[in-house]
Amino acid sequence: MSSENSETRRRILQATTELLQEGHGADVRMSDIARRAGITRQAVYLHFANRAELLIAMTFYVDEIKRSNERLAPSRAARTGTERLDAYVEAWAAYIPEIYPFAKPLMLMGPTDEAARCAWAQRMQDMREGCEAAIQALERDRILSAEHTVDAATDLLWTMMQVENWEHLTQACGWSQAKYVENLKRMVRTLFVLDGSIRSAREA
Amino acid sequence: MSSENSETRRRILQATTELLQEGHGADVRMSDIARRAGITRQAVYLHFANRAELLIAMTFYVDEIKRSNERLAPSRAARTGTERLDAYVEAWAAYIPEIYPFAKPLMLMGPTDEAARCAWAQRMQDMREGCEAAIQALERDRILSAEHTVDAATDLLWTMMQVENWEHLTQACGWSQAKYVENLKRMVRTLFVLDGSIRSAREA
DNA sequence: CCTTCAGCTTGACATCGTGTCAATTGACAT
DNA sequence: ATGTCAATTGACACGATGTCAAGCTGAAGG
Repeated sequence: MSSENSETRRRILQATTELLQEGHGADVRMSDIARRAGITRQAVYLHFANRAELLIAMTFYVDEIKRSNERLAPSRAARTGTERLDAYVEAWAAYIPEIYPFAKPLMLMGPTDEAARCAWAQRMQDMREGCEAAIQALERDRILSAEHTVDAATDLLWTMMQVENWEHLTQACGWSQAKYVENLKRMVRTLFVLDGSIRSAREA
Repeated sequence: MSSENSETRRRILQATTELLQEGHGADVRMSDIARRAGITRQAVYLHFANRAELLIAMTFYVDEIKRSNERLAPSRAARTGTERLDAYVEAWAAYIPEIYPFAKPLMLMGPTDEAARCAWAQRMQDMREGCEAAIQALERDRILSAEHTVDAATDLLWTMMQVENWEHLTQACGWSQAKYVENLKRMVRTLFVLDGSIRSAREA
């Protein structure tokens, strides 16, 4: 349970990411991780209390590697509301496929594990703040569609950007990432930007 | 494994629906069901090969009770494309909360059980046909938004109507069923009906 | 009255993955 | 030498699913 940056702890996290990266989604067992890390299954529990805690720690490990913080920066720099909305949608949409292999196991644990559920919910809540900021930028520019309050628009945008929808479109519907991004951006504009359809038509 | 309509088989299915109705979502074990049905856990396996098969059979049992077939009928009777779209969205949206307690366990089994995954996917595929019919009705009336092909619009509508989105809006966002329906209808119009925003504004 | 048979019970057992524990080893530091 | 720390070994508990063999019971049919 040593919370320090022990070498072994790092090896465990690395092993976990590797296995997930290789596509062994939900069927990554503690024993698999241990074997890959070159230690005993039991030894993993010397560093992580349980599977959920390990997966949560792993997501933070991935955050570092993927420089997650820096990804949403461009959207904060945007001048106009429309630009900000676009940039945010684009940044998040590009981020999903990268983190998906690592996020999925955590999502799958949600129903059975409270800690996992909370950890994922927290991340989604953070993402919601980005949605809210984008919607507020529209409101400030007086171009938020009259049909929605800031709160409702934020919830809708937040919902549309859920990983499950990306999953559904790219897997069940067979869409390419490009098609996903393009359509999501257009939808979001049409829905939330005043005269969004006209604007996007003009620019096209 | 008697596939006939034995009395016991019926009692098992009834017991399952009761337990799910009472809110014991994922933690409905085979032993719980057996106890409620007044038989042994092992006896359940005389009627259903495994948990997945039982849950799948249960959904059909619920279909009968809820008269699922009849629910989408009104939308087929609609004259105009817009009416049809509206009616379909409304019918499905009203249906979700009713079946949710029964559908959820099946959805949860998906990741681990192939049969469960297929059963649920099949139901969603059926639902997609309704989406496609509604979009085609718009196309026939020449009021399908120019921004989408029939296929893309169908996929998007299908995605928006997924149970996961209802779940997110009513649970994570705390929306009422009424708010969900209202917003979904408006979004769908805005996105897919030519000048949908103008039309909805006029009617409001 | 006796047999047969289906449907259920009883009790035991296998499997799989998670999580726990006690005793031990090996290395390194004081 | 002694202590400490990380890891190993081997064993075990649990919870849930699924399986199996043997026994019970009641109703139908000779």
